Amino acid sequence: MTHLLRVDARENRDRVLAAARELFAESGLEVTMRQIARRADVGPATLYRRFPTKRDLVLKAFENELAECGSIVHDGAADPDPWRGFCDVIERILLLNARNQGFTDAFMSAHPDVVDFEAHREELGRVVSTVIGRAQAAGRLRPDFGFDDFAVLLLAGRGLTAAPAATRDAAVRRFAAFLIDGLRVADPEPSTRAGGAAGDGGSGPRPHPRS
Amino acid sequence: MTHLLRVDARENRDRVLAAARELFAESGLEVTMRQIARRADVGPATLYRRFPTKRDLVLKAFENELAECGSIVHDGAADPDPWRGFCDVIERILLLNARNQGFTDAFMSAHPDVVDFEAHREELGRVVSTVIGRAQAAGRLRPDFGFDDFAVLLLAGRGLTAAPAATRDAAVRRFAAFLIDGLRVADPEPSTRAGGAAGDGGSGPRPHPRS
DNA sequence: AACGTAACGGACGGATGCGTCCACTTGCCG
DNA sequence: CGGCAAGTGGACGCATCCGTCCGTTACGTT
Repeated sequence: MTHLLRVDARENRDRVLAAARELFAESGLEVTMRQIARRADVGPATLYRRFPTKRDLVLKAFENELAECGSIVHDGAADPDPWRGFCDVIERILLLNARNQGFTDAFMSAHPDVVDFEAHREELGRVVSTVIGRAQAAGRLRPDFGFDDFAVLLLAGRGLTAAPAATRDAAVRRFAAFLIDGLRVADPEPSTRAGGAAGDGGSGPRPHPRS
Repeated sequence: MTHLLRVDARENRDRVLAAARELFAESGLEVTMRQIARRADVGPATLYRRFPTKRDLVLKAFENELAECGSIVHDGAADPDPWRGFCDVIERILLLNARNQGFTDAFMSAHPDVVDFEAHREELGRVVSTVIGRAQAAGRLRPDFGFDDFAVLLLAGRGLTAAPAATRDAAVRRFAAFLIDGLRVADPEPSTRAGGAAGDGGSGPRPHPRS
């Protein structure tokens, strides 16, 4: 297919993409084109001929991640157990975002001037909505959880890119597990077992009372 | 006190601080000194005389926020109801972080070259640990929740600064409520009421099983 | 009212990122 | 094996930010 490129050109192109993926994942979309070229051991002109704009480079570099996003939500929607499907989507999406700062930036449009995944966001959003609906219909996910809440979760996951890489995956999984625990339908046995003093700071409606 | 400044100087200094607070909150610590000077309608030299380095400006601009951080955790530690204290700390800290991108950057050392709140982080961390311990001793907070988990929560909260300002506070409060629900000790009635198919993706230990 | 000085803003030199142009190299095909 | 077009890296002009210097303004004092 892409044999239309001369072998040396193809090799350089691959090195550029590899360098871009590394740098985007580590440091987000802010890395300069020069930095990428340097890491790929290539001149700026080479980089710009293959990818005239940063947008082009970003799109190509995150092809895989976009595809995986699609797999994640479609797997979730196809899972025979709606609740498990929902949980897997949450955990896998959070992991994906936490591992790749650049992809999260791109997907969340942190740099709208560079690239905007609007179309993909919308497409995936639709599927996620069905995942949510299924889990709620099965009576496992709290009914007041909306798609907006899911978006907020993604934003939260974005912050996890800053966690130390060594322990990040474990931390993200714990975080996801905490959240999922809070998203289950409350056990049928409500209230009771109150603790100490009562009283609410009065800071607006809550999905669940604290006590 | 600060009557040592000429009145025009004092006025300019106040405008600079106001502009810095606005811009830091909106856009994080990356804003340039020039941008701040422009917003304050002041020349660069004026800005640099009052605050020779960006670090100086950041420290002064976030004095209030640091103090509020202190209040939050100390209030939490002093609350007669340990669980309510813990919940309030979570919610108030998340709100503070979500409202002020720059403060979160500074507190999390996102730009260590500019400023590092290491000392404050450590000091506040100690108090937070007691808040956690009290809530656990009262049997309300799951015992496997550690200080590291709290740090991860803060990182997550950082991502919420990107939420649309209009609905951000409400979104953060919902998010906090979900989390808190997941952090309560599990109700004494365990398992039962299983849903659909079983089976775990096998992605490591979890605080709680999903079903 | 006049003066001395604190305070001001514009302008400067240096550094860096940007995207493009160009003379040289090199893979490929006849 | 020789020629040409594709491919390359360095250099260029432009823009922005940086921190500092300096001539001018205007506050506060005598």
